[in-house]
Amino acid sequence: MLNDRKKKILQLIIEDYISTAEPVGSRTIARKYDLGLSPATIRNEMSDLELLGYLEQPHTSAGRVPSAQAYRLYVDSLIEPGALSDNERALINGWFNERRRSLDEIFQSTAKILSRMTQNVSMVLANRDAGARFRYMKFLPLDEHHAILCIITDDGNVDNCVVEVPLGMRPEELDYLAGKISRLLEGKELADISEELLAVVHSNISDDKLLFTSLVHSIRRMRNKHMEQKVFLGGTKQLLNQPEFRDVERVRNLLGILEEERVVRDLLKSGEDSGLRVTIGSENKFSGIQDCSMVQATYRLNGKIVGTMAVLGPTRMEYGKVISVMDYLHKYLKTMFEHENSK
Amino acid sequence: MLNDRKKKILQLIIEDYISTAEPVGSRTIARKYDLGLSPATIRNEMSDLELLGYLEQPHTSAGRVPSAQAYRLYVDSLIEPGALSDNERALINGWFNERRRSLDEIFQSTAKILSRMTQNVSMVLANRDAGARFRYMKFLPLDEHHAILCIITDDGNVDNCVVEVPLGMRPEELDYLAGKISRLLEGKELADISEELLAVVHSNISDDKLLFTSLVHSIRRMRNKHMEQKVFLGGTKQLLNQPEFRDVERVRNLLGILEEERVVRDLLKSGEDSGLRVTIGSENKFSGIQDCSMVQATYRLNGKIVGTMAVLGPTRMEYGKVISVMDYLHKYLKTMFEHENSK
DNA sequence: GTTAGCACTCATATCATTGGAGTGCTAACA
DNA sequence: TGTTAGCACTCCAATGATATGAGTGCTAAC
Repeated sequence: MLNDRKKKILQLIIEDYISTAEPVGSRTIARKYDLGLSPATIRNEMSDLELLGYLEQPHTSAGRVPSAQAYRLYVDSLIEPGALSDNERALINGWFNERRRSLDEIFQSTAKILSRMTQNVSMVLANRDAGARFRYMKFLPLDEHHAILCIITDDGNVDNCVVEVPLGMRPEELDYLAGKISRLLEGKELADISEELLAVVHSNISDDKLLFTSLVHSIRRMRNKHMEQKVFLGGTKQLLNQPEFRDVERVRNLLGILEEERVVRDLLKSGEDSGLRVTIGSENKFSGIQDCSMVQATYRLNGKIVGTMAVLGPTRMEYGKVISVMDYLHKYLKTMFEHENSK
Repeated sequence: MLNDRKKKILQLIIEDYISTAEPVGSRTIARKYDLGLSPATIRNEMSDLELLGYLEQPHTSAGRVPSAQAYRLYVDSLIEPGALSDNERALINGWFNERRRSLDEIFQSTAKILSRMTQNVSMVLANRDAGARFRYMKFLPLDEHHAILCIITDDGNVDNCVVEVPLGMRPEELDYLAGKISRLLEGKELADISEELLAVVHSNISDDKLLFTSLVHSIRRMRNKHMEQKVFLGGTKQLLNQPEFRDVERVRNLLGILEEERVVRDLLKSGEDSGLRVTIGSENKFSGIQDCSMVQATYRLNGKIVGTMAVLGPTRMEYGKVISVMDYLHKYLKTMFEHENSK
């Protein structure tokens, strides 16, 4: 459909525009890149490319700007993935090693790195459950009325909350109770702890209403907390570095959207199925970011979706670099999770 | 020094400027507020106020703008504190009740409310220790090599981390060990758990190097985690609503500063002693925010500093409202902490 | 002490002019 | 037939001149 020369020229225009954010003229291309062609020839080609819908002119006497269609072609077939430089890899590794205690911090780091490397806003959606299974629970006495309920999952995570216990209940009784419930729930995925199962738990400690209520409440809360999909944002400040966001109004718009965690969650969930997805401009369903592009990658562990990361920025985005960085992070996270899981 | 009329006029100018962000002219004052004075008279007074250093003119034919000195006078003696409206109080209560599980979430809510109510950036510095005392510790077995070490403090908080245990150590042994160490550390404030004390712990379990190492490491980490001062930011986006931040460059500057947690921490710590502190413009020691004002309040529990909250914004700030909101939040947090402590 | 009147200042808005970057088209060339 | 030089044309952006109006300072009268 497009001959090689047209493709080459289109690619150069796109890349030039990506790096300068200025409409690209025929002269620029002729001068900057040694194609052995005169501006006039390039002009003719550009004219064709415009007719074909790949280029747009902001106004008659300006250069040309790639259309969404052009970016689409670029991402699909012109782009050269290009590995990260040693330098960049070292940078990423360094940032990751800074602190990586909890899962949350890993996701937070991911968001941070993603935004720093790409100079754009990053979003990370973490599915916390990741198939964690109930191992056992235990009460840690606090005072006469309260105890701390600890729930241990098989990935070594502990969750705790304060529950009310009947006055005068002895530690041994609590231990007995915990053991009983533990046997009931052991090995279940947190997500699978259903209302029915909780009802069974109920029938086992029917002797105390109050305790059961706060107990069930706690378990349910923990389950929810575990299942909760947490959103991590990175580099919202980076927006201001992009010339398309010189206008405060646009920044405010986008930040307003990003502030709504619910919206971000929906945004990320909508592209969760495919491994790597690039959504360009109006391809985007969500109003408010239809002049933006989004690169999104979903990572899995044993077939289960662990999380989704995305970079959101102007359509004029360094797609190649973004994809490379994501790819690297993807691998990094994978080994990290596998290691985590095996220990 | 200033007669009542001058004070009144100055106050009106300041308040008009605070609400409009436009230089205030004599005509405006005469028209908007019924002082029974002609513009000419007001003009004369304004001229005096300028000579006295309370007003400034951006340029000859513009109105006048309050100087830092004027804001200082305003805050110190002109301002009328003014309680919050029922509406506003209800709004705050609603936001607080949304979710208030952990301490962190309370602080996060505080930051959010503070920024929403004042349309400015808010910062909350939380001293997590807050005098928490060690109550006891407990091992929860995980697998042959690992156990979860739980440390319970007397305010009902639990911290946990995975530690390595010698292969084959039985639960009873772990319990015995935990009990022994617990008795050593019981009642100590986390901040007071010194190296010497840890050394005593060491001598008590000298039979296992590996366990001790990871144990001490964990305790130390928890202690640090507890003592860690965490910073919560709110409403960085609100900045964009302020006309003085119409310029992207200024936004970037300020956000750059706020991004450095270390800097924010220093900023907040510097005003921790006084209860309520208002720093106006160049009174501020930190470069980069010398065209901003900051209202800061430190709250204590039993004499100990629990945290510090602050609102940062342009010198043209609704000081009265900011102070009222802080006051209300202050009381709110106080009862919340006292309740927390007594349970 | 207060105020009306008036000249003066100066930022901002408006409009016309110009320069230059870029295009499209045509005709000549290989 | 594809490529290129040349040229007229378009139109944005920068420049400068002009007008507008908000606001002041000063003076003189009340």
